[in-house]
Amino acid sequence: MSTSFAEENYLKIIYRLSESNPNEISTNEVAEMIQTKAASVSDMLRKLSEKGWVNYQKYQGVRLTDKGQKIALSIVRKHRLWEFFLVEKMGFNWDQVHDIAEQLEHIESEELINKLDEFLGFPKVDPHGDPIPNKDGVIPDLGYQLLSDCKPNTTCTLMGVAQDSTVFLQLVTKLDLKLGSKLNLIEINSFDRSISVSIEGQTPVFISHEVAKNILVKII
Amino acid sequence: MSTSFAEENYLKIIYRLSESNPNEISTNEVAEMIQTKAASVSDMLRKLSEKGWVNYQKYQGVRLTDKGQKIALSIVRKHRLWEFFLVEKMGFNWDQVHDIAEQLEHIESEELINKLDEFLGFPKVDPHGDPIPNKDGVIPDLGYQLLSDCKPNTTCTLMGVAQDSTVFLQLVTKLDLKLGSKLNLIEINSFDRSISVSIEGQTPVFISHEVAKNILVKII
DNA sequence: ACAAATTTTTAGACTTGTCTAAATTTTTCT
DNA sequence: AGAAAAATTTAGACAAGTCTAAAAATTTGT
Ligand SMILES: [Mn+2]
Ligand SMILES: [Mn+2]
Ligand SMILES: [Mn+2]
Ligand SMILES: [Mn+2]
Repeated sequence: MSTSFAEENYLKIIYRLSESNPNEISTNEVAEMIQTKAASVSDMLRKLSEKGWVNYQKYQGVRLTDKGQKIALSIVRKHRLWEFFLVEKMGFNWDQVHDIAEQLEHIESEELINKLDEFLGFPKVDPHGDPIPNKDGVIPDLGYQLLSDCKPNTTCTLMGVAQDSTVFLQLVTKLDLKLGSKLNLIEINSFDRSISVSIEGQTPVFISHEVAKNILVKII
Repeated sequence: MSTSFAEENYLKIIYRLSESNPNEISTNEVAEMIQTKAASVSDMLRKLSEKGWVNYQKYQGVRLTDKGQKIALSIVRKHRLWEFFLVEKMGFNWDQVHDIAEQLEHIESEELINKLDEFLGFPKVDPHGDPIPNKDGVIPDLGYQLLSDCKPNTTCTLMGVAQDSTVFLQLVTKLDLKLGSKLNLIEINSFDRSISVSIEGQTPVFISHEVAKNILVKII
């Protein structure tokens, strides 16, 4: 069965929300992520359910079925491979590629995406450190954790970001954070949950909790 | 003003039809090319006209305005650059790329297409010999003519094809015709307008008028 | 010139996906 | 438990783009 752009976007969003929430996803969460009204989401969830791509009980939230998960993973795979292509081959910066990839992820050609994967050298992660599902939908487990979940006195390496929006990535860049940066978490300031971090041994800077919970690190 | 996929497809088709017909394009011609009903075309022409992209008088056919032509050329540019990319970088055959390019031509990013152009080395023609408009919409005039318009005893080189459909290209390949083939037009058979052609000096073969009028050649 | 054939347009319906406003269900709070 | 608040669904409308059937305009043929 073929999928419309709208359906693909819903499945992808439900998948992304499920990554950080093992339970049912609520209508409102989807609405906020997809930038639409809850009424529209209710309607679409009913349709996705009829197609067998989600399990959905009125008022009880939604979950992907195996079929739905498979579709979602193929969209995520395309999105991340195209982002890698845009940065590595087209020379874009990491904060410029998400919106273009939002369009490219809907191009329908299994053969193209596999050839692209090969052309790019089968990359494991996209320019934001997010894992790229392989042809069979298997995602390499990278074992990263959120900077906001680390304890004081932790040393870690910045491995990725949990958001690709231009505003967020430009702020991260302004803070002089990049993939591979060595971070030393000095302390967590209880007042606002901001954290003091030394980047590459420099004098510590403040990073808001909002930012920290979108930074993926590997503890050394 | 932004353009929908449907609008872009209409503008592109009107442009393509105008290439071989300097007069107004009829509703039915558009309908046949775009695989839709004449009623739908009428409706869309009215809308395109309101947006200032075509000149359209009821019952009198349609023409692109300068604005419309500019949009059409940008779609054609994207289509042909992506086709080149698919053949040269992804390793597809020339008969496999048209349908994928039909999707890719709607990706909206001026910056991407210019970077792609550069990445590909500013190609002048696509894999089917069709000229690629440059950034400013200027098309190199290649001075090709249709094989069906040649006189007997002409020697020429196959420079392109006037159609990208898979069925057509596979037939052309089966006939052992490729870009660059040296052709010697022996005679035109008046009964069915088929032509006898020697390819690369081989024993002559028959080529139907239908095929010949989709083959672009340069006379030597 | 004028009837017949052909082309084109209009009218009305349908699908997808969205919205607002109102109704319903669930959750929270006393 | 029961009221109030919050979340969710339903109802009805709308826009884009398509379709069929019918009407209107144009072209063709004698
Ligand atoms: Mn992204
Ligand atoms: Mn990404
Ligand atoms: Mn093509
Ligand atoms: Mn082509």
